[in-house]
Amino acid sequence: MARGASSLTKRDLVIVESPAKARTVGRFLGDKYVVKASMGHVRDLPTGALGIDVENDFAPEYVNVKDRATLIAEIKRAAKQADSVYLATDPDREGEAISWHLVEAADLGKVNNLKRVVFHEITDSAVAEAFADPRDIDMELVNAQQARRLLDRLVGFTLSPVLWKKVKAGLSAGRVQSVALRIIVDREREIEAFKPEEYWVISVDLETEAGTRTYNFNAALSAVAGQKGKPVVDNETTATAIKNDLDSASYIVSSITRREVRQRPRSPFTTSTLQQQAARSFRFSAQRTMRIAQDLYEGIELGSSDPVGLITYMRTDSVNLAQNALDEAEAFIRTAYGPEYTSGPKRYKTKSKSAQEAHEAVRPTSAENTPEKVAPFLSSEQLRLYTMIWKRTIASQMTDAIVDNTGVEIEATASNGNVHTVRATGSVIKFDGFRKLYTEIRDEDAEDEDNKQLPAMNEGDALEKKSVNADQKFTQPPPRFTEANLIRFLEEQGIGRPSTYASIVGTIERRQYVDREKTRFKPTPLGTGVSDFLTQHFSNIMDTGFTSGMESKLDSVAEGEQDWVEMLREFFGPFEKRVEDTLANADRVDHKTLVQKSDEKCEGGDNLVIRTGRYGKFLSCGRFPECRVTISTRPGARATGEVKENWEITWKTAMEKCAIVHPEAAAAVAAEAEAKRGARGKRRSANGKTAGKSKRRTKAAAK
DNA sequence: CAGTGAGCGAGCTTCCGCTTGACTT
Repeated sequence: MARGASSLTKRDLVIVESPAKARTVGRFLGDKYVVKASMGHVRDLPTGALGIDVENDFAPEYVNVKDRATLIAEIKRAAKQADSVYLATDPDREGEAISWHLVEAADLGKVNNLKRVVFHEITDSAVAEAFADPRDIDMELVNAQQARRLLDRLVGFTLSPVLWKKVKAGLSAGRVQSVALRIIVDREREIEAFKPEEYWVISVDLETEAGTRTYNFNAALSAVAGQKGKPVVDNETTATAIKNDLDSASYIVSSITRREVRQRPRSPFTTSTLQQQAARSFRFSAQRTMRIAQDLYEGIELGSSDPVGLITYMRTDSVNLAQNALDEAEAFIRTAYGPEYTSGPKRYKTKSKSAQEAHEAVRPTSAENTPEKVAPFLSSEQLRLYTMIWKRTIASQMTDAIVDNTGVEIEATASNGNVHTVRATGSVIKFDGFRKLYTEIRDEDAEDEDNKQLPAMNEGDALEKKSVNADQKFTQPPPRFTEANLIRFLEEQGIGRPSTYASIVGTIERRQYVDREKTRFKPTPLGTGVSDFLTQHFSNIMDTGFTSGMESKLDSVAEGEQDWVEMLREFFGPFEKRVEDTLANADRVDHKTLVQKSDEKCEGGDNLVIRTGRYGKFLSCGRFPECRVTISTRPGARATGEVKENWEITWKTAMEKCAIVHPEAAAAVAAEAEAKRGARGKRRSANGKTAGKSKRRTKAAAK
């Protein structure tokens, strides 16, 4: 290797956040630079304690992140051998803070030429420009990050213990997870309160002749005689009357309207839209999508070459594309599809206000790496995700599709003189534009307007009725959230970040606040209890606007308009009071309301409840400890039909312990409890302290 | 080892956001 060379010539040190980025940037800069990756934050608050001296202006106690000790030492050493050190971490709040922590942790303050450089895209020119224009660390931006970090710690480490005391030990609360939970609980309430309403969908199948052929098409009821506006048909009597009218009616085309509509391509992917679309198209979890994207980002060996990063960074909130990517896409479209499919670069704007836009959109690193070309080197899941990213990126630069929408109003004059209106719509794609390459599955809740063509008709044409359809329907409650829907909602509210979307769900599932029914979230009784408790006592934190309020304050801190310690003080003073008040006055949440009932009943007539122990879920009687029935089959598994052969026997044996039906079982239970109490009492009086220890030992041995 | 387990004796638990490996089961 170039060992001799590096010890002779001094090499400047550059620090970025990710190793893959370090490789690329290293290639651009050449061998006069050594590029290292910080691998995210290197210092943070301690894990086992608050680490904030609230009384002393919220002074934080930072410690080096475990597993980063050798890295920090390496950076220290490399800095000593360098003339200049460039801090090239991401151009956002967290990136600025990482740079500052690096200085503190690796003693970089002593370095003569310490420079902060930022670039928003990893291209040769962007990196060169950044290095030509270095600056100092922006302490106001760092302070905004510290305020964010400390506020999250204060909220999490103060609220969680309130839950331990008032609800159940080991629970957690936080600025992000608790709002996510509340959204799911609120939706469940909406569903429970929903009252379905009846409505009728009425349409007519019509026929017309054009030339030698006959054409059939469908027209929906659009106006009812004597009603204004959209038709309201909410009962069978009205529906039947209209159906009878339409059955006897004659049909004349009264007007035809044509409208040209442009369909715009969708913007390039951000983390959140990528996760949503991968969920819709492939049913990938957010976590799976991110794992695959990480592989594509880090690099794939294409044939005999060195690994090539196929996509840009996958944790981003930006829809922006680098200039060279725009140029390359335009050139590619021109040759592959023809000049009429491009009309110059299309730029998109982020909708979310909290976006920090430190990176580009998720895009292929080269338009030339078509899915066909890279297919032999990718696994099937990699290829699916890559193809979607490639197509959506290229399509985002293609021309709009032009669609001709036709609406035909048809007067239906019934034999009794009633005149209703039915309407047929059709759309014809005149120019496909981006649709030549990419159309995607829409939201499952939205109706899809497919490409229906209507036959040629003229005003005054008489049409023949084939049949009339009247279908009774009921309005549906809003659907439960899927993972993708939840992520979209959180992003819209500015809650959570690209690097955390996939794990938010994991947190509230791990705490057993929510369950999944198929792929949708349903709150557990525990989750509902926690959400209700927090909403009652800490309504400000449980509000979806809490984070956006925090963000605008952080912006003022970053602009130097507000002192970060002052900001924390303003928040924490009233919050702490609220906590003290709640601890002193709030009732403890009744444990009975927190258990999940199953569909099964105990022999004594009480509901069997689902509990979770060290070994997973099990059923037990709701009247524990009085009744000691337990069954170790999972209720979920049983519901899907995966019943053990000997279920009947298992069930019977279990029920013999029912104290309500079997008095001898009750007696045995009582005797056992008495024996235990005696033993425990004896041990306790002999040596109070070892009792607890021995219990822990058995717990460890059981594992 | 058989067939548990279930937060009231003590001490533990907990946050959000940034980023990848890996003592071996």
